[in-house]
Amino acid sequence: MPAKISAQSAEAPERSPLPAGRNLLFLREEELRLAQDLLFFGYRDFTAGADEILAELGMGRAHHRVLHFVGRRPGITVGDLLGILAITKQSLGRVLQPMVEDGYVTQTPGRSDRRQRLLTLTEKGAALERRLFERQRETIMRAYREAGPVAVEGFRRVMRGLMGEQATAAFELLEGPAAEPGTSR
Amino acid sequence: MPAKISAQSAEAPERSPLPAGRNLLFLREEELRLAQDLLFFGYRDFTAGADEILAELGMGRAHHRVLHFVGRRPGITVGDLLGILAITKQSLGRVLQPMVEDGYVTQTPGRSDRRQRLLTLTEKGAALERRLFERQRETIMRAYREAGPVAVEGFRRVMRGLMGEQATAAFELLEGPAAEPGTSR
DNA sequence: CCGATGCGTCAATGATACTGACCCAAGCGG
DNA sequence: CCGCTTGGGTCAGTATCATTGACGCATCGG
Repeated sequence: MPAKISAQSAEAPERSPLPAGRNLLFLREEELRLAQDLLFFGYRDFTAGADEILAELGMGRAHHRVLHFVGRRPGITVGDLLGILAITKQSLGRVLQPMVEDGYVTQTPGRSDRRQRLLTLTEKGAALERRLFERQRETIMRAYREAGPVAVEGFRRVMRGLMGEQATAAFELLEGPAAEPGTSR
Repeated sequence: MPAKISAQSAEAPERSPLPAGRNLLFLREEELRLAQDLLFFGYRDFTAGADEILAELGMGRAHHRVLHFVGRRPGITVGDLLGILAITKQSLGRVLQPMVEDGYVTQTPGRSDRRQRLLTLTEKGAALERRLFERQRETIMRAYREAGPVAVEGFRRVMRGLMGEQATAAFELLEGPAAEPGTSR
């Protein structure tokens, strides 16, 4: 509700003057602890808006993830989705099943492999995903705009660097070419 | 299991050439969805290492947060910690109590207000926090080093922008002056 | 035809979080 | 000194998200 955010660049006072040697000041312990704080607060508030909407519908973050990734890769297989989310079949099933029953997601047998259940958002599902996206969009857009394009590029580079191999693979599968269903793993 | 990481800088191809008008390309929907992905994967892997250590000790992320923030602000009051974590007394109690019993954290009555229980890490607690930090340090340090100082600054600016007011306040209280115990709220 | 694969499902467990109510001890104003 | 407020703890009940391990079924593929 309130008002001013004022991203005061409080300029770190550069306390201990002797780090490694070069300009590696940004690798000092204090700087790394700052990163921990930023990730904690930032991630929490990033998800907060969508969480409110989800709560009204009796859903949780897990539902949002399904909507998000199925929306991003219509026709994705259950296996690929599991690979992206890195959770167990159980956990996904508990969330996915009701979403199918409630008409947010459809399962259609794969044409080349009929064992597969290709997942796609229904109109209802796409609408909810849209609504959740719009909410987070505001948060990200504000942060991006205030920070500027150079900062955004830096943000991306750092976030990518945080990912391990498994996530990097999933990420590249996602952002990459419109993978033909059943590609991964 | 896996092997090669190869952080191939796949350089976004800049698909649709006509955004808003200026150089606001980075605010397009696709770019914002990319941010969602990055935050999801990045945050997950950022916490993954510490989670493993915690699991061995029968603890969870909540315990880590307590260790982290108490370590950052020795002598913090329970109320201030609650404000930072933004959880209920119940949730904190369930985690904090065992940590006191197991000798990770000490509670000492405030000298000016004896109702307060000022929280401080014991040596044991500090050691564990240290261990957890070292694990995350590797992850962050790698990401920071690969990305470079400019990117790091951008990362910080964006993450700060993601925070809401409540988090911003807590954040500034944390990073700011060595607040005299009992300042906030 | 038989083994591997894709998917669903049963049962049990644990961590994290919530709400609302209530209690105790200490601070504080009158 | 008497209330009221505040800092903190606690009880009871509930919900989400995640886990492990085993099993069933249909389909693929050599």
